[in-house]
Amino acid sequence: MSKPRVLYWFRTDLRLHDSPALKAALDLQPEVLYPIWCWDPHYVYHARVGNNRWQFLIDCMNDVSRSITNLNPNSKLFVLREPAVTLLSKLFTAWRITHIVFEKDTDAYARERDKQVVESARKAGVEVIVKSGRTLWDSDDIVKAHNGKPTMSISQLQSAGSKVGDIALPIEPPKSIPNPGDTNLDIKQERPSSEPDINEQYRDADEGSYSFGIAGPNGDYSVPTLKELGLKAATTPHRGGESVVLGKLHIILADEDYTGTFEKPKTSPAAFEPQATCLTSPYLHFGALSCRYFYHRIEEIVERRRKAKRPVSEPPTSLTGQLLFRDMYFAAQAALGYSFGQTYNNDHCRFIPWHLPSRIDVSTKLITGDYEVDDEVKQREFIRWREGKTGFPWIDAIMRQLKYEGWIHHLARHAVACFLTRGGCYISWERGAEVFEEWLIDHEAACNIGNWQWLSCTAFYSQFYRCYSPIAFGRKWDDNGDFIRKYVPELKDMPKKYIYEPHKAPVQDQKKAGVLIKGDGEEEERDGTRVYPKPMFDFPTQREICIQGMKAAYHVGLRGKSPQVLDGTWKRLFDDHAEGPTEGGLGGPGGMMSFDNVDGIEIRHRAPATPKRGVKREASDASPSKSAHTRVRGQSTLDGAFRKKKP
DNA sequence: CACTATGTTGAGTCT
DNA sequence: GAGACTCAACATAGT
Repeated sequence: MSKPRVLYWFRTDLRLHDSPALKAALDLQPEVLYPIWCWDPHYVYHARVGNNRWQFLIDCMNDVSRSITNLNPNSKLFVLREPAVTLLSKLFTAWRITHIVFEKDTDAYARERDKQVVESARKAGVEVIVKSGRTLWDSDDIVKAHNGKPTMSISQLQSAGSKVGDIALPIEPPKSIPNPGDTNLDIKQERPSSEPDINEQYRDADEGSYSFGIAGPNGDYSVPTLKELGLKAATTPHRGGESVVLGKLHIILADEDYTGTFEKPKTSPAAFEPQATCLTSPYLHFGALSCRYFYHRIEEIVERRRKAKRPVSEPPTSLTGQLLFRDMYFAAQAALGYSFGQTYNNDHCRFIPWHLPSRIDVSTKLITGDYEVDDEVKQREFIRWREGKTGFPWIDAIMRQLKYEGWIHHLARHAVACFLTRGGCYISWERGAEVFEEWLIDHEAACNIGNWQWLSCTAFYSQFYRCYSPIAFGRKWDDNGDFIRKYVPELKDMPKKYIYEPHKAPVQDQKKAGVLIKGDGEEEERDGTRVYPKPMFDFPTQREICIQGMKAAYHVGLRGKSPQVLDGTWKRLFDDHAEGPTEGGLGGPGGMMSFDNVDGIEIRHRAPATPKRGVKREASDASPSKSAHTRVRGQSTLDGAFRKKKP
């Protein structure tokens, strides 16, 4: 009997250490093994991927390719410029493949893609081997152990995990890699549609993912460069790769006090050079670091310290606790699929009438990636938040660090996420999640979505009255404002007294510091002096509006699958003057104002385009035209209900 | 059913 | 400067 001819399909498992899938491939004792990467249009065109994350991915691919070559000079990572769903069936024949092996991916999109690949393998008589390796436990096992429901708290995850069993011990990296077979290919390349290409903004030349043919510009299946892809140079200082992270980890683990007593809430979001946390998240995302390897290396140290009666930290705040949260979000996503990423049609999300709501395709019940501008003021606030020009230096420093470096501390993510949603702008968490998706080098769909739901008090968390101040929270960690001085350099000479609130500095202090505090962020310089904007709103006022809005939304108590959310009648339950696009009695699906964007769906209603801004917020002077809407509750009823249940 | 304790990561005031 | 307490208040698990 002839020996197996194996395709090892690398995806987000760009490592050789502790890879159950790679071990399974090598255990077949193949005659030939092709380590391949298929160029996926989802990543190139459809998902939001900034050039910093591209660079990090390319680093990881180059690193794993070098590691393969170190084990076998004839082999490397073969990058094929065609989507897996069209390429693989042709490859099965051309390279006489008997087995395809890959690591399980529970992301909603990846499940769809992999289902098609498995089907094409079945048709070709190719055996498929899929191994879980991305999480501590197989996320589908966790869901099963949790009765098919998403894990919504760390204790639920821990209890489900204990039912599934022990976290697998790490697997040694291979000592050798078989030869690849003949790599000549005489097949027709199918190029995917580039529509919609939402990453066009990152290119300054023609996109070259597919234009050089399957084997790339040199015909050698090389890892592409940013230049080949037409992408602008990355600005992040963080470099990817398995060997990079294993080196970093060696240093982290050598500090046993740090590793053994790590408590996430006590690490500073304002620390830079070095950062207060390990910065392992992007490596975990691309699979350059195995979470189980990381987990057991930490546990070794913690166990040793326990025996020696030295202090140790415990989940959820400890380092292993961070990995448990990651598994919690993965399992929640595994249970819910695409709907995990949106409020609409997701019963685990509370419905809150945020500004800038996502557009929804009623035929698929999915968000479209576009959104509705219910209020131009809110749109401007969103852009200013995104670009780091809110006039709140702490927020702006974080957003600029995110944009240029692609990584920000976990608590910094809290600060800006709270500010955009429930603790400042009252803008949809889905807008914020999209920006993070685009800019983070460690973007992990499950974790990003879950954390945005958490911070916006949409799911996982509900204590909306615990609100981060854009002034006090930063000051607690960094009184001198060194973090702001680095990332908002126009404020670098601002006196400490005013660094968090520069608009309060007298004009002579501003001049002395070489910066003028004025305007809305449009103007960057005047007469040779740098300009930094005034705050875009009064924070205490806006905080109060948000908390009242959250109270009202919680009291109404709708969820993403409530009939009123699905059909747009949710507006009847909200006062017209409640925060968000709440006017009228019938809106579009989800939080939308109108219902006119879906092909083939009858236009049932179009909300009045009256902007609410400028309308007095007192409920009593509602105009007669507005009171024509049928409302289940008036503001007075709601106010009564807000009082404490107990007198 | 009522009640209590707890939940990785708030802010402000007082001691 | 660290720690206790209060502010107003949500959801859930457990008793």
